[in-house]
Amino acid sequence: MIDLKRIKYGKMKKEKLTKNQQTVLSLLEQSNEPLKAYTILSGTQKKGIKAPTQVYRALDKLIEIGKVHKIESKNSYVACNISNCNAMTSTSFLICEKCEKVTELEKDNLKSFFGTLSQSVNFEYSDHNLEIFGCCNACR
Amino acid sequence: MIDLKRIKYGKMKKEKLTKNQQTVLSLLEQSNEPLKAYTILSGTQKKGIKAPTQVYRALDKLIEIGKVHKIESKNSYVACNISNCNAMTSTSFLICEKCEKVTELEKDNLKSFFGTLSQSVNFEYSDHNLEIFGCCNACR
DNA sequence: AGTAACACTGTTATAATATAACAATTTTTA
DNA sequence: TAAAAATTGTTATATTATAACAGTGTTACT
Repeated sequence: MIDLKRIKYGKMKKEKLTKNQQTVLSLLEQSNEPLKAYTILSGTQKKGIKAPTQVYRALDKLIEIGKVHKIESKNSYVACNISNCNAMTSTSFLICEKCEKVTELEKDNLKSFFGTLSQSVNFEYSDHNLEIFGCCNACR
Repeated sequence: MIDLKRIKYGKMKKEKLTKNQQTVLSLLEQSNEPLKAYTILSGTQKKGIKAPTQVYRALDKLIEIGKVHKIESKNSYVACNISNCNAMTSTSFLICEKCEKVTELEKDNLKSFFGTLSQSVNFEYSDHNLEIFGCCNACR
C-alpha cells in the first residue's frame, strides 16, 4: 500500500522552507559564485540571522534536500539550479579559476560511469564528488 | 641548451626532504587512512614538531611535489603511493565509508576523459578532484 | 671559499570554518 | 488536542588553517 501522506510530506518538505532556510537559499540564489558560510552570515544579518549555527543549520537542511551543494575544495556553498536535482550526495562541478563561477554538470551518466569504473576495481560505488577546475567560456 | 643543473636540482628536491617533511611523510605512509593535520601534529610531537604551522608547511611542500594529496571532503591528507605520481593537482580517490581507507585511482585516462567532457560544454579543463564514496572490497 | 638568494625553522598569535549544548517555541503527526 | 519532531535563538567552544617575524641552514654562482 502506498503511503500518500509520506509522499506528500516529502514534497512539502522540499517546498516549505523555514524563514532562515529561505533567507539563506535566496542569498545563494542571487549570487553568481559559491559563498562561504561566514559570508552568508554577513549577508543575512539584516534578515535576522545572528550566529554561525543558524547559517550552518539552514545549509545542512538545504543540502539534505538537494537545494544547495557544498564545494568541498573551497569550503563554499552554491544553490542548485537544476530542477529536481537528485544530487543530494553526488555532485559534479566545473569551477572557473578566473571568475570563480561554478557550473553544475547535469549529466546523469556520470553516476553510471563512476559506478562502472568503481566496479572494475572491486569497489561498490555509492556517491561521488567531482570538481573540475579550469577556465570557463566567458573568461576566454 | 639544456640546463642539466636545473634538472638535477628538480630531482633532488623530490628526494631530499627536510627533517620535518620526512617526519610528516613517514607518519602518513605508515597510516592506512588519511590523517588530519592535528592528528599528524599529535603523532609527530615526539619527533620535535610542536606547532600546527610546521605540519601545514610540511604538508604544503609534500603536496607541491606530489608525495601527499589532500582529501578535500575530509580535510585529511594521504601519502601517495603511486610511483612517479604526476598528480600534484589532479587526483582521483575511492573512499570506503566503512573503513575509511582511501585508494588512489591511477588511471591516467581520467584526465583525458574529464578534458573531453569539459570541452563538450565549452570549458577549458586544467585539473580535477574526484572523490568516489562507497564500500571497498575488503569491507564486503 | 665567499656571498647573495632562497628555503626552511621555531615561535607566538590569530583567522577562518564548524559544531555542541540547552532551553524555548513552532510545526507536524496522529 | 496532545505527543513527537523540527526549528529557533543563544552562548560557548572545537576544529582547521594562516600570518608574521627573526633566525638558521642550503644552494647557486662567482
